[in-house]
Amino acid sequence: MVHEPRPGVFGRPRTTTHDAIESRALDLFDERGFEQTTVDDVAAAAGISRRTLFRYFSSKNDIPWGRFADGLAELERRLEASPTDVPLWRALHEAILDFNELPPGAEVQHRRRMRLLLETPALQAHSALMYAEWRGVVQRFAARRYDVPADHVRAVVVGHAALAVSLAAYEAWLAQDDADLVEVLDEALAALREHLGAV
Amino acid sequence: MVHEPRPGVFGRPRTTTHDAIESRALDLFDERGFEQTTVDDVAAAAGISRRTLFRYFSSKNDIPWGRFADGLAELERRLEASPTDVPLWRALHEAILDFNELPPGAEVQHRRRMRLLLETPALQAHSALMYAEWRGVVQRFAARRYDVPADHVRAVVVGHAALAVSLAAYEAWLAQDDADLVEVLDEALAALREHLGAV
DNA sequence: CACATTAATGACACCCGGTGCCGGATGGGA
DNA sequence: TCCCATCCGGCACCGGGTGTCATTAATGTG
Repeated sequence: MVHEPRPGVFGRPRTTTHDAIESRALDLFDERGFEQTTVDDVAAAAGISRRTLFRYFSSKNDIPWGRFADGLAELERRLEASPTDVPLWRALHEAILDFNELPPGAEVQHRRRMRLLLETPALQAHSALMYAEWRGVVQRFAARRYDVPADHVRAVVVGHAALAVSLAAYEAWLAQDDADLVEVLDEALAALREHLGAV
Repeated sequence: MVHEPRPGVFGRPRTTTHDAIESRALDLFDERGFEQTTVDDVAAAAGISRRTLFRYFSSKNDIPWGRFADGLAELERRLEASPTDVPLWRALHEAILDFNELPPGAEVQHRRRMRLLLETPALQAHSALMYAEWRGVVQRFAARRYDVPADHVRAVVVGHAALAVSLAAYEAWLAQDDADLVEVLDEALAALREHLGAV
């Protein structure tokens, strides 16, 4: 979305980056909790002014979401490239598994972030807006495959259901320390199919 | 949740009610939009002080949700009384249909409210917290029927999926003026079952 | 080197949602 | 009449977020 380096040859150079701010912020959120950390605290820790922080992140709630928007674009590309000879639900599931794949060392960090996002009320609320964009991607994909308008119930419900599986899996993954995210995603989808009589 | 009359025989009598405030507020939200209406505006229109308004509603976002919490308790009772000889998904769907049944005259009002809730970003976000409680009810019901712990993936995914169907249905219902909510709910569930291969 | 240009920063004032606190208003009961 | 319970309004205050503007730090040009 926002391209970081942007070799802005002109003008005063940036004194910080999204990543630097995010990193300091997550440390503070971890130490004191999200609500107990003020934006001024984060700004001070990052060595910038409060006003500048809001030029990098449009709200305090946006900070923990990091590069989520970039991930969305990737999911969209991945879906466009998915095979057309397998059932929609399976193609979708494969893409979502890829989407949730993470580099080996990143698991601990990802757990911290997701725990924060899923267990902080203010962030749970804000997350709904992020999920809406995620659903939008899935929904448009389903609409193309079903050859219906993007706002047709059949497409909309697929978006919501895919999110349902992912969120259920994340909750289970967080609840159990040794759980594997991919396995839990598989399990959640299987449970849903069984629930609805698809066996 | 909060019982309105509560024959508070003692003390100064209340000068307003939840319903009165809500009614004035929804009018203003309709006229100027949610974001453009300040809490002071609502308080003034309701003839009370800002401070008092916050004693009736814990946040501006809570106002449009009205008696949702009461509805939850009813859903829970309805689920407990549901027959055990039909598949879980069908029992659940029937209960949800009942939950969304409304008195004949209330349709227009309900549409206004739901449009506000689903199309205002600030309220979309806040809604996630309400949905979480709704899912909790469904989830506990599924856990009992499946005889698994309440936080087991199988139960969690059922809660999320039921919400998925309801939300997809509401979106479609709002998008089409002459749509019938019950029909759309049926259609959304059928679409999801078909999507997942249950035919 | 002086100077325009560009882009980012920081400080300030301000708005709004929300909370803690307290004094005062309004009723019923002894 | 006095007491008590309950609700109300006002005020000060906090934290998130925005609009504005002067300032700073770089590049490019004469």
